[in-house]
Amino acid sequence: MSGYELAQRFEASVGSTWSAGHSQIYPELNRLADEGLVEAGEPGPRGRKTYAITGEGRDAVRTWLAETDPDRTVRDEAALRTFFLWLMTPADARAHVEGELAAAQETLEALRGTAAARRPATPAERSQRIALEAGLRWAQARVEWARWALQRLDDPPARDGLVAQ
Amino acid sequence: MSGYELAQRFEASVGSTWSAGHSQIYPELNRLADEGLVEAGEPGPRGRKTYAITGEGRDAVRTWLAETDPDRTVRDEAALRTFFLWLMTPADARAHVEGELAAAQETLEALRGTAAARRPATPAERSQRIALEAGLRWAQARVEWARWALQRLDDPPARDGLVAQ
DNA sequence: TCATGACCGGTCAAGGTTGACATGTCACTA
DNA sequence: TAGTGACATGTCAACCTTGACCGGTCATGA
Repeated sequence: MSGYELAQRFEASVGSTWSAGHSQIYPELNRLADEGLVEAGEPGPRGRKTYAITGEGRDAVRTWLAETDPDRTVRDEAALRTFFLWLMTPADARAHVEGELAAAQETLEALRGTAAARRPATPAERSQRIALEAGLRWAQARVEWARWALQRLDDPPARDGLVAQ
Repeated sequence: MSGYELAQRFEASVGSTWSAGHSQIYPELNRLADEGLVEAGEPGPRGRKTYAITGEGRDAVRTWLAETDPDRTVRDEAALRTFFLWLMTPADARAHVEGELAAAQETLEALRGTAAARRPATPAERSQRIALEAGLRWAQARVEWARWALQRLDDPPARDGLVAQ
Protein backbone atom coordinates (compact mmCIF):
# COMPACT_ATOMS: atom_id res chain seq x y z
CA MET A 1 0.00 0.00 0.00
CA SER A 2 1.20 3.51 -0.70
CA GLY A 3 1.33 6.33 1.82
CA TYR A 4 -1.43 8.12 -0.02
CA GLU A 5 -3.67 5.08 -0.01
CA LEU A 6 -2.83 4.47 3.63
CA ALA A 7 -3.86 7.99 4.56
CA GLN A 8 -7.24 7.47 2.93
CA ARG A 9 -7.86 4.00 4.29
CA PHE A 10 -6.79 5.18 7.71
CA GLU A 11 -9.63 7.64 7.61
CA ALA A 12 -12.14 5.14 6.25
CA SER A 13 -11.39 2.18 8.51
CA VAL A 14 -9.76 2.95 11.84
CA GLY A 15 -10.57 6.65 11.52
CA SER A 16 -13.27 6.35 14.16
CA THR A 17 -10.68 5.30 16.75
CA TRP A 18 -7.49 7.01 15.65
CA SER A 19 -6.47 9.43 12.97
CA ALA A 20 -3.30 10.52 11.26
CA GLY A 21 -2.66 12.96 8.45
CA HIS A 22 -0.33 12.36 5.55
CA SER A 23 2.23 14.62 7.16
CA GLN A 24 2.55 12.04 9.89
CA ILE A 25 2.26 8.97 7.68
CA TYR A 26 4.98 9.73 5.14
CA PRO A 27 7.80 10.30 7.63
CA GLU A 28 6.62 7.34 9.67
CA LEU A 29 6.74 5.01 6.67
CA ASN A 30 10.31 6.09 6.03
CA ARG A 31 11.18 5.49 9.65
CA LEU A 32 9.58 2.03 9.58
CA ALA A 33 11.47 1.21 6.38
CA ASP A 34 14.74 2.27 8.04
CA GLU A 35 13.99 -0.06 10.91
CA GLY A 36 13.12 -2.91 8.55
CA LEU A 37 9.53 -3.16 9.73
CA VAL A 38 8.19 -2.40 6.26
CA GLU A 39 9.87 -2.59 2.87
CA ALA A 40 9.40 -0.47 -0.22
CA GLY A 41 8.54 -2.08 -3.56
CA GLU A 42 9.00 -0.78 -7.09
CA PRO A 43 8.04 2.88 -7.53
CA GLY A 44 4.85 3.33 -9.57
CA PRO A 45 3.54 6.21 -11.71
CA ARG A 46 3.57 9.75 -10.27
CA GLY A 47 6.31 8.76 -7.86
CA ARG A 48 4.03 6.30 -6.12
CA LYS A 49 5.84 4.24 -3.50
CA THR A 50 4.33 1.07 -2.19
CA TYR A 51 5.24 -0.58 1.07
CA ALA A 52 4.66 -4.04 2.45
CA ILE A 53 5.00 -5.17 6.04
CA THR A 54 7.95 -7.48 6.77
CA GLY A 55 8.04 -10.49 9.07
CA GLU A 56 9.85 -8.34 11.59
CA GLY A 57 7.14 -5.71 11.28
CA ARG A 58 4.41 -8.23 11.89
CA ASP A 59 6.29 -9.45 14.96
CA ALA A 60 6.48 -5.89 16.24
CA VAL A 61 2.71 -5.45 15.88
CA ARG A 62 2.08 -8.75 17.62
CA THR A 63 4.43 -7.85 20.45
CA TRP A 64 2.66 -4.53 20.88
CA LEU A 65 -0.73 -6.25 20.96
CA ALA A 66 0.29 -9.04 23.30
CA GLU A 67 2.71 -7.37 25.67
CA THR A 68 1.50 -3.87 26.29
CA ASP A 69 -1.86 -3.23 27.82
CA PRO A 70 -4.12 -0.67 26.23
CA ASP A 71 -4.02 2.94 27.25
CA ARG A 72 -7.67 3.48 28.05
CA THR A 73 -7.59 7.25 28.11
CA VAL A 74 -10.06 8.32 25.48
CA ARG A 75 -10.14 11.69 23.82
CA ASP A 76 -13.46 13.03 22.68
CA GLU A 77 -13.78 16.77 22.37
CA ALA A 78 -17.46 16.73 21.47
CA ALA A 79 -18.26 14.81 24.64
CA LEU A 80 -16.05 17.14 26.66
CA ARG A 81 -18.06 20.14 25.53
CA THR A 82 -21.18 18.66 27.06
CA PHE A 83 -19.73 19.30 30.50
CA PHE A 84 -19.97 22.99 29.68
CA LEU A 85 -23.56 23.03 28.49
CA TRP A 86 -24.41 25.30 31.39
CA LEU A 87 -22.07 28.00 30.06
CA MET A 88 -23.95 28.09 26.75
CA THR A 89 -27.11 29.98 25.95
CA PRO A 90 -30.14 27.64 25.86
CA ALA A 91 -30.11 27.97 22.06
CA ASP A 92 -26.42 27.05 21.83
CA ALA A 93 -26.91 24.14 24.20
CA ARG A 94 -29.71 22.74 22.04
CA ALA A 95 -27.61 23.34 18.93
CA HIS A 96 -24.72 21.45 20.47
CA VAL A 97 -26.80 18.40 21.30
CA GLU A 98 -28.57 18.54 17.94
CA GLY A 99 -25.17 18.67 16.28
CA GLU A 100 -24.15 15.57 18.21
CA LEU A 101 -27.35 13.85 17.19
CA ALA A 102 -26.84 14.66 13.52
CA ALA A 103 -23.18 13.62 13.59
CA ALA A 104 -23.97 10.35 15.35
CA GLN A 105 -26.77 9.57 12.92
CA GLU A 106 -24.49 10.23 10.00
CA THR A 107 -21.82 7.98 11.48
CA LEU A 108 -24.43 5.32 12.10
CA GLU A 109 -25.65 5.43 8.51
CA ALA A 110 -22.11 5.30 7.16
CA LEU A 111 -21.15 2.35 9.36
CA ARG A 112 -24.35 0.51 8.50
CA GLY A 113 -23.47 0.97 4.87
CA THR A 114 -20.02 -0.44 5.42
CA ALA A 115 -21.38 -3.35 7.43
CA ALA A 116 -23.92 -4.20 4.76
CA ALA A 117 -21.46 -3.81 1.90
CA ARG A 118 -20.07 -7.31 2.06
CA ARG A 119 -19.94 -10.30 4.34
CA PRO A 120 -16.56 -10.75 6.02
CA ALA A 121 -14.58 -13.61 4.53
CA THR A 122 -11.00 -13.38 5.78
CA PRO A 123 -9.92 -13.29 9.44
CA ALA A 124 -8.93 -9.66 8.94
CA GLU A 125 -12.40 -8.81 7.67
CA ARG A 126 -14.01 -10.65 10.54
CA SER A 127 -11.93 -8.59 12.99
CA GLN A 128 -12.87 -5.43 11.20
CA ARG A 129 -16.51 -6.46 11.41
CA ILE A 130 -16.18 -6.85 15.18
CA ALA A 131 -14.44 -3.49 15.45
CA LEU A 132 -17.11 -1.93 13.26
CA GLU A 133 -19.79 -3.34 15.52
CA ALA A 134 -18.23 -1.39 18.39
CA GLY A 135 -18.50 1.78 16.31
CA LEU A 136 -22.06 0.96 15.38
CA ARG A 137 -23.08 0.49 19.00
CA TRP A 138 -21.21 3.61 20.00
CA ALA A 139 -23.03 5.67 17.39
CA GLN A 140 -26.36 4.11 18.33
CA ALA A 141 -25.78 4.92 21.99
CA ARG A 142 -24.87 8.49 21.16
CA VAL A 143 -28.00 8.95 19.05
CA GLU A 144 -30.11 7.73 21.96
CA TRP A 145 -28.20 9.87 24.41
CA ALA A 146 -28.72 12.99 22.28
CA ARG A 147 -32.49 12.39 22.08
CA TRP A 148 -32.59 11.87 25.83
CA ALA A 149 -30.54 15.02 26.40
CA LEU A 150 -32.80 17.10 24.18
CA GLN A 151 -35.83 16.06 26.21
CA ARG A 152 -33.98 16.88 29.35
CA LEU A 153 -32.97 20.31 28.06
CA ASP A 154 -36.64 21.06 27.38
CA ASP A 155 -37.53 20.71 31.01
CA PRO A 156 -34.48 20.82 33.27
CA PRO A 157 -35.87 21.19 36.79
CA ALA A 158 -38.50 18.43 36.50
CA ARG A 159 -36.34 15.36 36.08
CA ASP A 160 -33.39 13.95 37.93
CA GLY A 161 -31.38 10.90 38.71
CA LEU A 162 -32.67 8.83 35.81
CA VAL A 163 -29.97 6.37 34.93
CA ALA A 164 -30.06 4.52 31.65
CA GLN A 165 -30.81 0.86 32.09
CA MET B 1 -9.25 25.85 42.74
CA SER B 2 -5.60 24.92 42.95
CA GLY B 3 -3.61 23.16 40.24
CA TYR B 4 -3.35 20.09 42.41
CA GLU B 5 -7.08 19.96 42.97
CA LEU B 6 -7.70 20.63 39.30
CA ALA B 7 -5.50 17.70 38.29
CA GLN B 8 -7.55 15.39 40.49
CA ARG B 9 -10.93 16.72 39.51
CA PHE B 10 -9.91 16.59 35.90
CA GLU B 11 -9.45 12.87 36.25
CA ALA B 12 -12.66 12.37 38.21
CA SER B 13 -15.01 14.46 36.11
CA VAL B 14 -14.02 15.04 32.50
CA GLY B 15 -11.39 12.30 32.65
CA SER B 16 -13.53 10.04 30.51
CA THR B 17 -13.38 12.51 27.63
CA TRP B 18 -10.05 14.27 28.05
CA SER B 19 -7.08 13.98 30.33
CA ALA B 20 -4.17 16.11 31.41
CA GLY B 21 -1.41 15.50 33.88
CA HIS B 22 -0.20 18.02 36.42
CA SER B 23 2.84 18.68 34.26
CA GLN B 24 0.50 20.16 31.72
CA ILE B 25 -1.84 21.87 34.15
CA TYR B 26 0.67 23.90 36.17
CA PRO B 27 2.32 25.62 33.20
CA GLU B 28 -1.08 26.15 31.61
CA LEU B 29 -2.45 27.87 34.72
CA ASN B 30 0.51 30.23 34.66
CA ARG B 31 -0.06 30.94 31.00
CA LEU B 32 -3.76 31.60 31.59
CA ALA B 33 -2.90 33.92 34.48
CA ASP B 34 -0.48 35.83 32.22
CA GLU B 35 -3.25 36.28 29.69
CA GLY B 36 -5.70 37.42 32.36
CA LEU B 37 -8.07 34.50 31.83
CA VAL B 38 -7.66 33.31 35.40
CA GLU B 39 -6.39 35.12 38.47
CA ALA B 40 -4.41 33.84 41.42
CA GLY B 41 -5.69 34.37 44.95
CA GLU B 42 -3.84 34.35 48.26
CA PRO B 43 -1.30 31.53 48.61
CA GLY B 44 -2.40 28.87 51.10
CA PRO B 45 -0.46 26.32 53.20
CA ARG B 46 2.21 24.19 51.50
CA GLY B 47 2.58 26.80 48.81
CA ARG B 48 -0.93 26.16 47.62
CA LYS B 49 -2.01 28.57 44.89
CA THR B 50 -5.63 29.00 44.07
CA TYR B 51 -6.97 30.36 40.84
CA ALA B 52 -10.35 31.72 39.85
CA ILE B 53 -11.65 32.30 36.35
CA THR B 54 -12.01 35.96 35.33
CA GLY B 55 -14.80 37.52 33.28
CA GLU B 56 -12.44 37.55 30.36
CA GLY B 57 -11.72 33.87 30.91
CA ARG B 58 -15.39 33.03 30.96
CA ASP B 59 -15.84 34.95 27.73
CA ALA B 60 -13.02 32.96 26.17
CA VAL B 61 -14.67 29.66 27.12
CA ARG B 62 -18.01 30.85 25.78
CA THR B 63 -16.43 32.00 22.54
CA TRP B 64 -14.76 28.64 22.15
CA LEU B 65 -18.03 26.83 22.78
CA ALA B 66 -20.13 29.04 20.54
CA GLU B 67 -17.82 29.87 17.67
CA THR B 68 -15.70 26.85 16.99
CA ASP B 69 -17.27 23.60 16.00
CA PRO B 70 -16.16 20.45 17.72
CA ASP B 71 -13.30 18.40 16.41
CA ARG B 72 -15.02 15.04 16.17
CA THR B 73 -11.88 12.96 15.79
CA VAL B 74 -11.93 10.56 18.67
CA ARG B 75 -8.94 8.74 20.02
CA ASP B 76 -9.52 5.36 21.55
CA GLU B 77 -6.57 3.00 21.60
CA ALA B 78 -8.48 0.08 23.08
CA ALA B 79 -11.01 0.25 20.26
CA LEU B 80 -8.23 0.57 17.72
CA ARG B 81 -6.69 -2.68 18.89
CA THR B 82 -9.86 -4.53 18.02
CA PHE B 83 -9.10 -3.98 14.33
CA PHE B 84 -6.08 -6.22 14.85
CA LEU B 85 -7.82 -9.07 16.60
CA TRP B 86 -6.90 -11.32 13.70
CA LEU B 87 -3.19 -10.83 14.38
CA MET B 88 -3.61 -12.12 17.93
CA THR B 89 -3.68 -15.72 19.06
CA PRO B 90 -7.25 -16.87 19.87
CA ALA B 91 -6.33 -16.71 23.55
CA ASP B 92 -5.01 -13.16 23.26
CA ALA B 93 -8.05 -12.10 21.27
CA ARG B 94 -10.38 -13.42 23.97
CA ALA B 95 -8.23 -11.78 26.63
CA HIS B 96 -8.43 -8.47 24.82
CA VAL B 97 -12.22 -8.52 24.61
CA GLU B 98 -12.53 -9.76 28.18
CA GLY B 99 -10.29 -6.91 29.26
CA GLU B 100 -12.58 -4.49 27.47
CA LEU B 101 -15.58 -6.04 29.14
CA ALA B 102 -14.04 -5.77 32.59
CA ALA B 103 -12.90 -2.20 32.04
CA ALA B 104 -16.30 -1.14 30.71
CA GLN B 105 -18.08 -2.79 33.63
CA GLU B 106 -15.81 -1.03 36.06
CA THR B 107 -16.43 2.30 34.37
CA LEU B 108 -20.14 1.61 34.40
CA GLU B 109 -20.14 0.86 38.12
CA ALA B 110 -18.10 3.95 38.89
CA LEU B 111 -20.34 6.22 36.84
CA ARG B 112 -23.47 4.73 38.35
CA GLY B 113 -22.03 5.49 41.75
CA THR B 114 -21.36 9.09 40.75
CA ALA B 115 -24.82 9.44 39.24
CA ALA B 116 -26.50 8.08 42.35
CA ALA B 117 -24.36 10.13 44.73
CA ARG B 118 -26.47 13.24 44.63
CA ARG B 119 -29.21 14.86 42.61
CA PRO B 120 -27.98 17.75 40.48
CA ALA B 121 -29.03 21.12 41.86
CA THR B 122 -27.07 23.81 40.01
CA PRO B 123 -27.01 24.32 36.23
CA ALA B 124 -23.39 23.12 36.25
CA GLU B 125 -24.39 19.91 38.01
CA ARG B 126 -27.24 19.38 35.60
CA SER B 127 -24.83 19.69 32.68
CA GLN B 128 -22.47 17.28 34.32
CA ARG B 129 -25.34 14.86 34.80
CA ILE B 130 -26.08 15.03 31.08
CA ALA B 131 -22.41 14.52 30.23
CA LEU B 132 -22.25 11.65 32.70
CA GLU B 133 -25.25 10.04 31.03
CA ALA B 134 -23.25 9.97 27.80
CA GLY B 135 -20.45 8.14 29.61
CA LEU B 136 -22.95 5.76 31.19
CA ARG B 137 -24.47 4.87 27.85
CA TRP B 138 -21.05 4.56 26.27
CA ALA B 139 -19.93 2.11 28.96
CA GLN B 140 -23.19 0.19 28.70
CA ALA B 141 -22.81 -0.10 24.93
CA ARG B 142 -19.26 -1.31 25.30
CA VAL B 143 -20.25 -3.96 27.83
CA GLU B 144 -22.89 -5.25 25.44
CA TRP B 145 -20.50 -5.10 22.52
CA ALA B 146 -17.87 -7.12 24.43
CA ARG B 147 -20.40 -9.83 25.29
CA TRP B 148 -21.50 -9.95 21.66
CA ALA B 149 -17.87 -10.10 20.49
CA LEU B 150 -17.05 -12.95 22.88
CA GLN B 151 -19.90 -15.03 21.46
CA ARG B 152 -18.72 -14.26 17.99
CA LEU B 153 -15.14 -15.26 18.81
CA ASP B 154 -16.42 -18.62 20.02
CA ASP B 155 -17.78 -19.48 16.62
CA PRO B 156 -16.38 -17.21 13.92
CA PRO B 157 -17.40 -18.91 10.65
CA ALA B 158 -21.04 -19.53 11.57
CA ARG B 159 -22.32 -15.98 11.91
CA ASP B 160 -22.17 -12.93 9.73
CA GLY B 161 -23.75 -9.62 8.92
CA LEU B 162 -25.57 -9.24 12.21
CA VAL B 163 -26.03 -5.56 12.85
CA ALA B 164 -27.02 -4.31 16.27
CA GLN B 165 -30.52 -2.93 16.33
C1' DT C 1 11.49 10.70 66.80
C1' DC C 2 11.04 9.03 62.33
C1' DA C 3 8.80 7.17 58.40
C1' DT C 4 4.97 7.25 55.44
C1' DG C 5 1.82 9.17 52.44
C1' DA C 6 -1.07 12.76 50.92
C1' DC C 7 -0.56 17.40 49.64
C1' DC C 8 1.58 21.00 46.53
C1' DG C 9 4.44 23.25 43.11
C1' DG C 10 7.35 22.98 39.36
C1' DT C 11 10.83 21.77 35.02
C1' DC C 12 12.42 19.46 31.00
C1' DA C 13 13.58 16.41 27.15
C1' DA C 14 11.56 13.42 24.01
C1' DG C 15 8.13 12.34 21.16
C1' DG C 16 3.48 12.91 18.97
C1' DT C 17 0.43 15.81 16.13
C1' DT C 18 -1.35 19.49 13.26
C1' DG C 19 -1.74 22.77 9.53
C1' DA C 20 0.49 25.26 6.23
C1' DC C 21 3.60 25.23 2.64
C1' DA C 22 5.88 23.16 -1.39
C1' DT C 23 6.32 20.31 -5.60
C1' DG C 24 5.05 17.67 -9.27
C1' DT C 25 2.07 14.03 -12.30
C1' DC C 26 -1.75 12.49 -14.85
C1' DA C 27 -6.56 12.32 -16.90
C1' DC C 28 -10.33 14.78 -18.29
C1' DT C 29 -12.92 18.42 -20.29
C1' DA C 30 -14.24 23.12 -21.77
C1' DT D 1 -4.73 24.56 -25.15
C1' DA D 2 -5.55 25.63 -20.52
C1' DG D 3 -7.65 24.66 -16.35
C1' DT D 4 -9.33 21.60 -12.85
C1' DG D 5 -9.08 18.05 -9.61
C1' DA D 6 -7.52 13.69 -8.02
C1' DC D 7 -3.22 11.46 -7.33
C1' DA D 8 1.21 11.44 -4.90
C1' DT D 9 5.19 12.78 -1.79
C1' DG D 10 7.32 15.45 1.15
C1' DT D 11 9.05 19.35 4.87
C1' DC D 12 8.68 22.35 8.77
C1' DA D 13 7.52 25.27 12.72
C1' DA D 14 4.46 25.42 16.31
C1' DC D 15 2.11 23.23 19.55
C1' DC D 16 0.48 19.39 22.54
C1' DT D 17 1.42 15.59 25.62
C1' DT D 18 3.86 12.34 28.43
C1' DG D 19 6.93 10.55 31.87
C1' DA D 20 10.69 11.30 34.60
C1' DC D 21 12.80 14.14 37.62
C1' DC D 22 13.07 17.64 41.38
C1' DG D 23 11.95 20.35 45.51
C1' DG D 24 9.34 20.97 49.56
C1' DT D 25 5.10 20.82 53.47
C1' DC D 26 2.04 18.85 56.76
C1' DA D 27 -0.55 15.28 59.54
C1' DT D 28 -0.64 10.73 61.30
C1' DG D 29 0.86 6.76 63.54
C1' DA D 30 4.52 3.45 64.91
